[in-house]
Amino acid sequence: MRPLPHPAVDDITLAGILHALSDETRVAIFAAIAASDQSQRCAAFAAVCDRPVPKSTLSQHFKALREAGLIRSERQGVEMRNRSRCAEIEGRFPGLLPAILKAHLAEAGRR
Amino acid sequence: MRPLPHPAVDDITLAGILHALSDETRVAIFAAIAASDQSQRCAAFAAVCDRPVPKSTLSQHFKALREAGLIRSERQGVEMRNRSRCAEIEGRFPGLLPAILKAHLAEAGRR
DNA sequence: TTCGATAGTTCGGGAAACTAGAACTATTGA
DNA sequence: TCAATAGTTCTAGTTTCCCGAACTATCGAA
Repeated sequence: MRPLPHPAVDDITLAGILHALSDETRVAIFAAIAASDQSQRCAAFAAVCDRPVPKSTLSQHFKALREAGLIRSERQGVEMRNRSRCAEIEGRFPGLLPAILKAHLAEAGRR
Repeated sequence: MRPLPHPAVDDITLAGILHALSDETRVAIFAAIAASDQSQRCAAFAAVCDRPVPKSTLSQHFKALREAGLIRSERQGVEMRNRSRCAEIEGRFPGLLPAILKAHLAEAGRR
């Protein structure tokens, strides 16, 4: 399997980021990945956000996050390891992701 | 005409905000409204973002911004005056809108 | 090697959302 | 009452989204 396509930092757009994170499930997944030091496998998020997410849908969500430039995925054996690209994006849109993640936590905390 | 529906501050969601601003045209409109002290009429934005936007589409964009809680619209005579709800949202999601607007400016500045 | 199990991806179709022209409504001024 | 202005709603064509089913890739036995 050829390496998955990831946009260069300069090709990451604000609209792309906001669209990718405008979905409850995806922002929850991204927040979990961003909060972790280690990379995470996709299947670890099958039960985020109350209801269980079918794995085809989950795969699409990861694809959306990847194409928006929010995460970097690479196959490692039988599974896929994902980690956030927060540091890279911070250089391009300083303060953006921290603000969104903070808002997500604030909202999650109210529920 | 009955007053347009606006969500209460507590009903504004992060997903709603990100979705509304994940569109080039809408974020440009919102940035202009947020940057202005006075309220703005809808038709003032018919030519944002290179290509001209049909007025039915423009109306839908304003509806999207309104329902997300980002702007407050009220009829004033024959036209509709729109102003941002940044201050209200700042209380709910501190730093979120400033970060998005800053990113928008940064991106617009590169083009 | 071949088989089985695990982890994701791709395909296909029904549902929901977006775009924009045409028709409609509300308000004001002549 | 009429015309003009400013938005909204209707509608159809297009696109996107969701998720079950089928497919692909990798590893670890037997």
